[in-house]
Amino acid sequence: MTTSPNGRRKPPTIHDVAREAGVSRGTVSRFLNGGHYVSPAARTAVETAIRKTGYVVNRHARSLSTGRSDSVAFLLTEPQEKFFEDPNFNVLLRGCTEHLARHDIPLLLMLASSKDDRRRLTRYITSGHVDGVLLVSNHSGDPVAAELRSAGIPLVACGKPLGTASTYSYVAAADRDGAQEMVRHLIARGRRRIAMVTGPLDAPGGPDRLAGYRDVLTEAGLPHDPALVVEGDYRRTGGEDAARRLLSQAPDIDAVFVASDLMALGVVNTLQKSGRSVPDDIAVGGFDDSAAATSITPALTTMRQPYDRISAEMVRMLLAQIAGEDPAGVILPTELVVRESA
Amino acid sequence: MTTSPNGRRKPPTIHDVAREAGVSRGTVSRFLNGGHYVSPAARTAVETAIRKTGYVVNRHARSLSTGRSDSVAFLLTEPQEKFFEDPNFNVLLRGCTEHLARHDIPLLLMLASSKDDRRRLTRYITSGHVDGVLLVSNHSGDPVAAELRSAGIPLVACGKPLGTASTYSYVAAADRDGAQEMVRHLIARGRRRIAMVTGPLDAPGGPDRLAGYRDVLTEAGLPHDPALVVEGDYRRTGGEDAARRLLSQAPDIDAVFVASDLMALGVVNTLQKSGRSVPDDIAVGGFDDSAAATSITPALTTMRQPYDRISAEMVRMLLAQIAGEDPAGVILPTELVVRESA
DNA sequence: CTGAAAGCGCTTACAG
DNA sequence: CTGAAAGCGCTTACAG
Repeated sequence: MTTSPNGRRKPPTIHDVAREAGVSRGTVSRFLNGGHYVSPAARTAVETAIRKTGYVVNRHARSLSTGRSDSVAFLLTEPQEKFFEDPNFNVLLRGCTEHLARHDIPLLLMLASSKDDRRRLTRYITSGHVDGVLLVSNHSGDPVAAELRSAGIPLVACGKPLGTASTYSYVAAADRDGAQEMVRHLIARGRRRIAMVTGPLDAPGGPDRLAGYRDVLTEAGLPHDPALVVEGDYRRTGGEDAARRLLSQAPDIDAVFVASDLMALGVVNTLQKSGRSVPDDIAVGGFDDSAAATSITPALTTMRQPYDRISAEMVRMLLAQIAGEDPAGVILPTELVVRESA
Repeated sequence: MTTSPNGRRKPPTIHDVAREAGVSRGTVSRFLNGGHYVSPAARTAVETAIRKTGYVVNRHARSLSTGRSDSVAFLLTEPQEKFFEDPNFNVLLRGCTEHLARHDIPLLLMLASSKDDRRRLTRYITSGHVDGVLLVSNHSGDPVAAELRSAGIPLVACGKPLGTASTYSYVAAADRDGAQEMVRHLIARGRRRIAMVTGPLDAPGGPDRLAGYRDVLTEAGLPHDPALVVEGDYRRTGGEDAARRLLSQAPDIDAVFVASDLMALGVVNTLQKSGRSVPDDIAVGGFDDSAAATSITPALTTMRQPYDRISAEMVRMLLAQIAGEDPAGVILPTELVVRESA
C-alpha cells in the first residue's frame, strides 16, 4: 500500500500480489476465479501474498473486463411504494440483502416513484449496471417489468404476476390456500356472517385471497353476499375506511377476514371505536403475520407469509437466472397463527 | 447496438458516439464531464449522437479510470439492527435513496450483523468500492466508524456520536431541546409526577433526552426521583417492560415521557392493560412522530424528528465531504405534535 | 477547442 | 500449469 497525494491509501493491485508471490498476474487472476489450472505451490504463494498485501479485488476493473457487474438491484416501483410503510417490506429487504451478502453481491436499492424515475432506472439497469433485478411491484403488467424482460435482464418478482403472459420469475405465498385456511378457522370458531376486506384486486394476491374466501363460503354452504366484500388498499387507513363501510352495509357481521395485517389494524381500531368487541362481537383475521400483528390488543390472528423464505428464494432464483437458468415461479405455503383476535 | 451471441444487447460505447458525431472519443468524454472545452458545434453533434445511439456511460469503465465509484453505502451496524423494525428507518432509508438518486448516485445497502460482516464490509468499503458511507449506528465509539474514518472514507452518521473525539460528520435532532419541550408540555397539562423511559444511555440521543427531562424537572422545581426513570431499548417490548417496572416502583405517576414512539406503544399498551386510562390517569408523550404514533388509540402526542430533513442533510454533507469539505455536525430542530395521549 | 495516446486493474484466450 | 498480451470503456494530461 502506497499513499497517494490526497492522503487516501492506494489499495494493492493484482500486480502487487503477483510480484509478492513471484508469479504472473494471470496466475493470480486464475486463483481468484476458482483456482483452476493453478499448481499447489503457486496457490500457496498467492494465498500468502494476498494476506500479506491485504489485496481486495477491484470490482470495477473486473466488471469492465467480464461484462458482469456482480451486483443486483432491489427495485420498488410506484404502485407499491406504500409497501415502504409496511413492516413486511423491511423483512423482505433485509432478507434479500443478507442472502446476497453471502454471495458477496451488493444490493442497490432503487425507488421508482415517478415516470421519470422509471425511465432513468430502466436505462440504468438495461445499461448493464446490474446483473439482475429483484422486483417489488404489485402492478399488474408493470411496464418496468416488461421492459426489463424484453431487454433480457434477469428478473424475479415478489408476488405472482396477474395476467397470463408472465415471462418472468416470481416467488409468492400460497394466497388462495392461505385465505381458505383462515376462513375455515373463522367458521370453526362458530362465525357465519363473515366479511372480507380484500387487497387491491388489480394487484398480485388480491384476487387469489378473495377467491380463497369465496371457496370456503361455498364449501360451507354460506351465501355470497356482495355487501360483505370491500376492497382495500393494504394501508391502515384503508382498513379503517373498509370497516366503516362494512359496519354500515352489513352491521350484523360476526367476523372479518382482512387481506393484510396493516389493514386489519385499521379494521380492529374502527370496530372498537364503534363499540364492538374483538373478537367477542366480531372476530378479525389478518394476513402476513407482520410485526404489526402483535402491536395491538387483541393480538392478531393471522396467516403467516414466509417472508424469510421468500427473500431467500428470490435471491436463489435470481442468481440461477443470471447463471443462465430459465425463469420459473415458486409458491410457498402460509401458516395459520392463532392469537387473540379470532 | 449490436447483439452478442447470448442474446443480450451490447450497449453502445463512447466510441460509437464519437464515430456517429464525427469527433474523437476525448471530445465526447469532455462533453460528458461538464462540457468544458467543447465547441458549440461539437456539443450539438455529440448530443444528437448520444440520443441516436442511446448511449449510457459505462460506470465501471469510468470508475476504473477516475478512481471514484460514484456510489455510496448505507450502512447499518449491529447494535442498531433493531432499528430495522422501526418505521423511522424506512423514512430515513427512503429519503437517502431519493436524495442520492437526484445526483444519480446509487445506494448500496449494507447490514453488519456479525463481527464477520463488519470485517467483510469494512474491507469492501475501504477498498474503494464506494465513495462514502451513510452510517446508522447508535453504538458509542463504533469500531466500524473509527476504522472507516482512519482509512479516510467520507462518513456521515445519523445521530450525534457520544464521546468527545468524534472526527466524523453527523446529523442529529435537537434531542435535549425536544425532550425539554415535551416535558414542559406535560407540566402545562397539569402533570407533576412525570416518569421517563429513556433510550439506551450508551447510544446517541439517550443521554440528551434524559438531560432534557431533568432540565425541566429542575426548572419546574419538581423533585428528581430515581424511581421515575427507567432505561429502555427503543423496542416496543422494551416499552412494555419499562411500564411494568414503573407501575410497580412508582404507581402514583401521572405522566410518562417515552424516548421513542415504538416504546411508547408498549407503554400505552401495558398501562391500559393495568387498568389505567391514557391520558386521563396517565399522560404519555413519545418521541419521533413515526408512523407508529397514529397507529394506536389514543393517538400519540410526540416530538417530531425531521427525518426527511435529516436524510437530505446526510446526503448533502456526505457529497460535500467526498468533494473535499471537512466534517461537521448538524443539529435539526424537533417539533411538538399534540394528539390525544398527552 | 481538439485529437492521439497512455493508463486505470482486471480477465481470458492463446501459446507454450 | 503458466506467462505475455490484448482488450474491456472510460478519463485526462499532453501537444497542438
